[in-house]
Amino acid sequence: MNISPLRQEFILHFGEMGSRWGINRTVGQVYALLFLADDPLCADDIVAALGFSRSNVSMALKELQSWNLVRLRHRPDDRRDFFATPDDLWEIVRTLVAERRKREIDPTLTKLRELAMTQPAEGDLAARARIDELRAVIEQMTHFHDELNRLETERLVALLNMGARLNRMIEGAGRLIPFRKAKE
Amino acid sequence: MNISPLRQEFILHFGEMGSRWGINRTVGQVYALLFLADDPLCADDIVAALGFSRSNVSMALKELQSWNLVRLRHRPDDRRDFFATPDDLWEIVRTLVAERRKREIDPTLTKLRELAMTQPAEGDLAARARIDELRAVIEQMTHFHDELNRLETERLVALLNMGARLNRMIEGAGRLIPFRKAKE
DNA sequence: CTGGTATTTCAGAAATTTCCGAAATGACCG
DNA sequence: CGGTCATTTCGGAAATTTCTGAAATACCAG
Repeated sequence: MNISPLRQEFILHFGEMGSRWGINRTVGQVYALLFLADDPLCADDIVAALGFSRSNVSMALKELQSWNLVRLRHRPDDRRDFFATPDDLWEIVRTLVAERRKREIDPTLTKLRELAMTQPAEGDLAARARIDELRAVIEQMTHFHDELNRLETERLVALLNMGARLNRMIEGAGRLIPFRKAKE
Repeated sequence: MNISPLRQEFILHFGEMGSRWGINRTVGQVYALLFLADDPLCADDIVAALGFSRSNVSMALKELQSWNLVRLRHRPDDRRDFFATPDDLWEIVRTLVAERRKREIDPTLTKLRELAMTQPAEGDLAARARIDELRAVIEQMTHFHDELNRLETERLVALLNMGARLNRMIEGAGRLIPFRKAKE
């Protein structure tokens, strides 16, 4: 135990939000604790801080590792595992988006491509067209995400900061190279 | 029952993905059914098609309405409610993003702003700075999302299609108006 | 009002997820 | 080898979520 009120409130909030983010309370709280920690923590630090069982913390850490949200650290002459979150918030954002895409989008894209391979039955022509349309939209977004991922963080932030200029910029680009049609 | 294999597979997939998307199997399947349906369906059509209980379907429809993912339709001389998904996929994407932001981001942003108002204790200076940094990053992204939302769909699609030109374009804009620093 | 139909609410059953303590595993050291 | 420490696995308890059938509500037509 022994956590300041500021940290306490932050950690409890992350625990509550956990279910909306597709993780559970324990995982959310462990992540929040690590996120604010001044130094890497070991499993028992987390047990002491949050009061979960040792095994629950172990599971939570495994889950966070599967999300690539925590980094493993070691100290000399100490064989315990210590955990920390990346310092760079943009790296965290990239990871979150990438992992959510992997879990929430990619399987569906695979399925849609699979369905697009089959010969549609008589009454399925409209449904099939709708599936194809959905596949095209998702592909368009994932390709854009790939593009964004290729940008250095400085450029990414520049894009985010573009605000109202964005509109004019697209217009400008559109003049140079005509818009493609929406349905690829 | 009586659903073609194509629809069947699509619907079952949406049911399975439901839990990853923060909805349940019933809601996922009902949405998938409506998404592919050639015409609006009433609750009993859905019961007949998917075999869920009437009350479960009622709950699922209520949930989908709370997400703004379905539209209510009526037929003359028929007081039953019929449901359909919007034809425009980009409208669906906008709705999904907006609703997820409302549920997953906005409450946290509110909490972070709240925490940013308090006076940090002695040992909380670093934690407080980290919270502020997180708030700033989220605000940057939500402002960008607001900007994207303001774009007509044609422009939005043009941006998504920009591909590798994106990088050069940011560079170009950067020359005209210098990059802002990442930490606002 | 009465009867018929559409929809929602609700209590509890069923299923799933979360969580713990105990036992097992593994890694290191003398 | 044993012994110690860190971590993981596992069975089942506890909590939560999902789902159903029955009852309640709402709405309309006559």
